[in-house]
Amino acid sequence: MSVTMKEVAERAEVSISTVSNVLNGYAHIRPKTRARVEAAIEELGYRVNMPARQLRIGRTGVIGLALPELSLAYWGEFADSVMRAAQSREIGVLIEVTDACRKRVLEVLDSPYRRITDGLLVVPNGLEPHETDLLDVPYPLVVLGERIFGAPADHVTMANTEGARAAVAHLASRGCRRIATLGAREGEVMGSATLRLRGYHEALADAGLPEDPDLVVTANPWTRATGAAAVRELLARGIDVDAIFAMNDAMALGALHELHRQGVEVPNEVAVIGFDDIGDAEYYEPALSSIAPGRDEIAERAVDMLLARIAGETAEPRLVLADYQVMERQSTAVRR
Amino acid sequence: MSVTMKEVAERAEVSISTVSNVLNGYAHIRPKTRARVEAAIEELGYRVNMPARQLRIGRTGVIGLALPELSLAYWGEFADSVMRAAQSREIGVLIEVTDACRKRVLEVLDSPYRRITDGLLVVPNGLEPHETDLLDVPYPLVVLGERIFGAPADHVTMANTEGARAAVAHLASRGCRRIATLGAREGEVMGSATLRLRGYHEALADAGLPEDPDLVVTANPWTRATGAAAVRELLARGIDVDAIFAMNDAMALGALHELHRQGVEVPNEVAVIGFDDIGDAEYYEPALSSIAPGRDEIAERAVDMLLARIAGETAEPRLVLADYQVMERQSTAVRR
DNA sequence: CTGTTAGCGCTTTCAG
DNA sequence: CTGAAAGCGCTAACAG
Repeated sequence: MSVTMKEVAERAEVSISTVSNVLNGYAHIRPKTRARVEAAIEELGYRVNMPARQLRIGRTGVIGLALPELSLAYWGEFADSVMRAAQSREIGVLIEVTDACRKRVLEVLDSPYRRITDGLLVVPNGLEPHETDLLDVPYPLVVLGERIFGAPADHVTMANTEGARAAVAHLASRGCRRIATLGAREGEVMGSATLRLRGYHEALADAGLPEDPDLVVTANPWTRATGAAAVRELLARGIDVDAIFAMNDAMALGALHELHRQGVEVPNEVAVIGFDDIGDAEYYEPALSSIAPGRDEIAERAVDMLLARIAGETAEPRLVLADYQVMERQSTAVRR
Repeated sequence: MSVTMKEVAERAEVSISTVSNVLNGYAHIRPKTRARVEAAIEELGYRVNMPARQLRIGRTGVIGLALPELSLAYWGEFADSVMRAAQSREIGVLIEVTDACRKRVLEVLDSPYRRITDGLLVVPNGLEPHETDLLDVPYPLVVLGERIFGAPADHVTMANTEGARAAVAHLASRGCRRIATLGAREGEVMGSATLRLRGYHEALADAGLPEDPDLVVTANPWTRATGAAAVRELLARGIDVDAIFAMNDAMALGALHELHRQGVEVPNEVAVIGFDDIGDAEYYEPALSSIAPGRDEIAERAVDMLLARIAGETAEPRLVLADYQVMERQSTAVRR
């Protein structure tokens, strides 16, 4: 068994509580005593027993992060941002992946690990938007990602509609008039797809471009493969297109790939813009324009809000909307 | 405060230990008693208090995973594999990122979180190969990644040398004769760079190709940016090259990008192969050939070995070498 | 088959 | 300024 506080206390010839006080930075301790204790800790290589402390304190210093998967670039990068935000605040992160599947999300919300995390950051993809009551849990929770109206929890989200609108406006400003979008989802009510699609429609209206249902292509999930398939469908049906707004960068990569395979030149024949601004985007061929959704900002705000709740803050649930930015690259550098 | 076992016991009109027995699947319990207890648990929405159980049991059911970063595709995918392996064995994963920096690795090895994890999976990038004694820790440990000779712990690694050798052999078999490699590191002794470089040299010898120091390009860290820079250097110095073996896919992507920017045609003028076989590889332009290092196998073996150690297994430290596979794609489909 | 009991290692009043 | 003592919620002998 490993070293306990009792042994440290014996070695330093003080009481257990004094050791505890030293460890927790209690102010009024004679320097000599403190030094003796610290020496003993050092010599014995003592580390606090977290479970014991937790049992006492009721806190673990660890938060949970539940997201769809780590193997998709955006989530990997997002998790990285969260890790760094957490690390700088000296808290640990227990990650669980849900595959954006309802069942797994429910499991995670109700998992025994919730007892060893002080709170949870959850990306509820897989839940229906009306299921807000499922998010009414007995522990601090911050919801990330698509907007769930009336969720009984803090919510940090990206500017889905506004970003999408800016992306499409950017295409329109480059002279594109037949702008397709990839990633619509049937039946979805208030998820990212719906919000981004709304931005798409708004931008068309702003630019005075006509709507055409043929230009709205369904894709689910949002992967390289479905992006490529969507383009394949568009081309197979002979639909006139001069630009594509893919609702995420993975689909955009699939689209670029398929366009190239079919000999369609990007950006001059078809311009392409994505959403997420993953790190790879500027290295694609051609470099992919995208919407940067403020990943670090989202991660930091989310962690801070969660910590505030854990610390006992009881204000009304808040909604934070991160800033977005249009990243213009070669894939939309149209010359006509 | 949340529901305790005591309350469940009172409600079910049994003793605390009976509740505990039910929860832990103790065999000899009268069905009626069990039913009463389960009903009480259900009604009260009881969940075990993990810290308390841990304090008693000495185990947490959580393992740590320390790796350089999550935002690089390979690590994101690898973490995903570990998560899934862990999930199917009903254990949690606490991730920490080290930035492949010595200081952070040491912190992680000695962090208080080690008390809430039953063991650690560590990618020790950042440590020098002679520092094996730093890995002599008082908890179950499995080392991942480059080979550290004589490490006092189990070790799961990919076939660095063999994979690199196969990659270069593949290029040679396509008729390439001036094969450059990107990612050498000065001063490194036994890391992935050294091992992959060794495979490169072996393959040249096998193919009867002459060595040329100009063809070995340094790059550190292994990112898109350094890959691009390495190619820039190669071209700027006017070095005759007809193929590139990038020591990972991130550098390969950077290389593809830079080659394209400079109007060099891949694969016909210069063939390119990477290492890692990340999910994006087949969507790059052109689709990137690569070495698949057996990611899932590594993750599963590592988790299993760690769990065995946690369960008290005391055999000599073992070394597991995962299988690799050459993934041939367009970027090496040379026609000459 | 079920209950009693003794801690696991730590923090936190409360005395001294 | 330091120590004694009372648990946090749970499990694991051991009795009954």
